[in-house]
Amino acid sequence: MATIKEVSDLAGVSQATVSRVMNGNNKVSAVNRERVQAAMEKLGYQPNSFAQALATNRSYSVGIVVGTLSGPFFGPMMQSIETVLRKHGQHLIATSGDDHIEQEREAVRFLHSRRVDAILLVVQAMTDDEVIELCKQYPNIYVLNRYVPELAERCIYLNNELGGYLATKHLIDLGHTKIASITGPLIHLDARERLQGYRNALSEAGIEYDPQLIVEGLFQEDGGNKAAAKLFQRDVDFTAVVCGNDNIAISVYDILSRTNESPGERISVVGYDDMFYSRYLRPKLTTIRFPIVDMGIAAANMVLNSLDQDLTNGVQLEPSLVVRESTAAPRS
Amino acid sequence: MATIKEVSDLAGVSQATVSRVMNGNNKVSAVNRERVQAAMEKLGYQPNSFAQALATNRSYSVGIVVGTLSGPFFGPMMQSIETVLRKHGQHLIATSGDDHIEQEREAVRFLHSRRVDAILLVVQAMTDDEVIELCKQYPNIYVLNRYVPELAERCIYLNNELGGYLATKHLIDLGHTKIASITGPLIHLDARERLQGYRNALSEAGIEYDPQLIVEGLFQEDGGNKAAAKLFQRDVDFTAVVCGNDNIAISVYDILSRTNESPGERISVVGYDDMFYSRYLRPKLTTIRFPIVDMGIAAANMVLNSLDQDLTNGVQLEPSLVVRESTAAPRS
DNA sequence: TTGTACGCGTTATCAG
DNA sequence: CTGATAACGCGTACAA
Repeated sequence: MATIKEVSDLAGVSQATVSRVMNGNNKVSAVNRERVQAAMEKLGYQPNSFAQALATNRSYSVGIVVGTLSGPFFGPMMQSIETVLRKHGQHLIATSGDDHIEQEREAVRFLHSRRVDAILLVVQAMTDDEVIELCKQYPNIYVLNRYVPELAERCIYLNNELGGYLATKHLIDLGHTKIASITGPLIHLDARERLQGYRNALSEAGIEYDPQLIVEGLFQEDGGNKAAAKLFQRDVDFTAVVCGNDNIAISVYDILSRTNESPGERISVVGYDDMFYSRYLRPKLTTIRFPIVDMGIAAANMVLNSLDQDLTNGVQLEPSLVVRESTAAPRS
Repeated sequence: MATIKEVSDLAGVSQATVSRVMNGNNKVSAVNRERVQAAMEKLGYQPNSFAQALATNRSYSVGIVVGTLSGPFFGPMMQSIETVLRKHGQHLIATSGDDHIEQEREAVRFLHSRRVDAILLVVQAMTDDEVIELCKQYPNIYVLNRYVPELAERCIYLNNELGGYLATKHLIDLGHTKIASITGPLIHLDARERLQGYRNALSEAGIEYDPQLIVEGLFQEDGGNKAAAKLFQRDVDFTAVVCGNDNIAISVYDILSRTNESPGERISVVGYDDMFYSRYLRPKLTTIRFPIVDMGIAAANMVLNSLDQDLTNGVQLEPSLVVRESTAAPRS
């Protein structure tokens, strides 16, 4: 591996000049610039990023800690983050907290010892307070897919309320009035906001909110199944279900299939997130699109900006309705 | 950020002693060791990994370049790689080639300039020759999910032939004799091997191979759809389909649904890969399980081993059959 | 067992 | 515009 010294020797200039050429410093004569470039080319020179990092105290890398790397959510997000970052000479170091608080903390420490320029946090296991604490301890932490009021300017999050509203409004527009909702775990702000959007749409249409029509889905793998079952066992009448996410919608699909029914017939179903596998569902799922890729891009840009001028602003992204086949006008 | 010097000052010893304590060197008196540890604790000392890397010429990080970070495949794989690696103090730097050869090459260069200890290659866009060339150029490259004969000892790959065999054998055992197959793109070795497994099973059962029953699926998003359509338009009789992957199986699901049929009735369907979303298909897909997580673990261990003693051996993993609902005995 | 001092490959300051 | 030279933080022979 060639070093800057070998390049400077070959080019017959000082290391300083080589360094200047690398960093696009203008104050180098054209002759020397070309000599240096030729030498670099010949030696296949690649600057040692550790030496650079040591000298500049910047690592040109950003760390991301996610709850879990698997699952359909993080792939696309990391993809877009990495693409933007790399275009600007930054690298992405990926760590996973395995959805355990302690491991998430440890991941942050780890990244910090790697002197990353910034840390992206995409975690659920920690409480808001713990996130806040972490942000105090280490600078340049950004929070994705989560809104922490005290950290508003470092959060990139979805307007979940709007999504809940859009989903419900769509059903109302189709003529539904008896609309149930299976929410995600309500200890998560997202889930509460989505529910609030549902309520907003109802109230806007003058439809009364009925707690009987609400069920809370829990965390576990089959949390959605249990919640959906509960709803259908209740003695309430409804013609549509707004789901807290696509997985819950799948649970509803399953329940309907047991009676040989299909979503969009007696019961309309709306999902939330538009996970890529949702298109494999039949009938195709009407759902709320979560702009995952945009969120990644926004995060990457926020990091990039904060490295120059250290002002940042939180970013709120907007979900949108994707109408497919699982919703239709109620049968009269 | 505290440095080794501040620690040594506080502890009243030399930097060398602090360094020794960090690196578990025995030749430090118990007294000093404790003093140093106390000082480190008090200062919240974290070694600067760049300085370490510069001094030792080792980075304690491994890079991975994947064709694309999105898609259901890489999440679980990276998850397992990262978990193993981190346990051994190594970090994972993730880069994506966006399925373009040039970007994949560039990613390798990038990682190399980061002085990663090893590079994991999970790419499809490059040809074997290009991969070989790269391995010559840079040492410590490992190839995942791909078998390159010349690079056998650095490959971690699946026994695809066995998978094809298992899928087909399962159908034969159920009583099928007219078994079609929609393969993946046959320029990929995987696809050819899977097809070969299909042939082996047929021949073992004394069933003649009929080219009319074979269709090649292509790359594009709808490649599977087109291939499936082609098969069903042909004037051939069959009661089961072995698919080159789960996506192709989904295409078959779709075609059957157009005539209000369901897999496992007139036509049985077997997938390949057992992508996690396959469980959301209804009826649930019978498929070949690809041990993604194991592959990640094997890769991480291979890297770890090669860093100590630089001997490595290729690893072949075995797929297994997962019987669910999309296969049944043929109707008589 | 401990400390001194040099080297790792860059950047950046300061004279020239 | 260019070249010495001092950091940057740590590991490690070598000497004590």
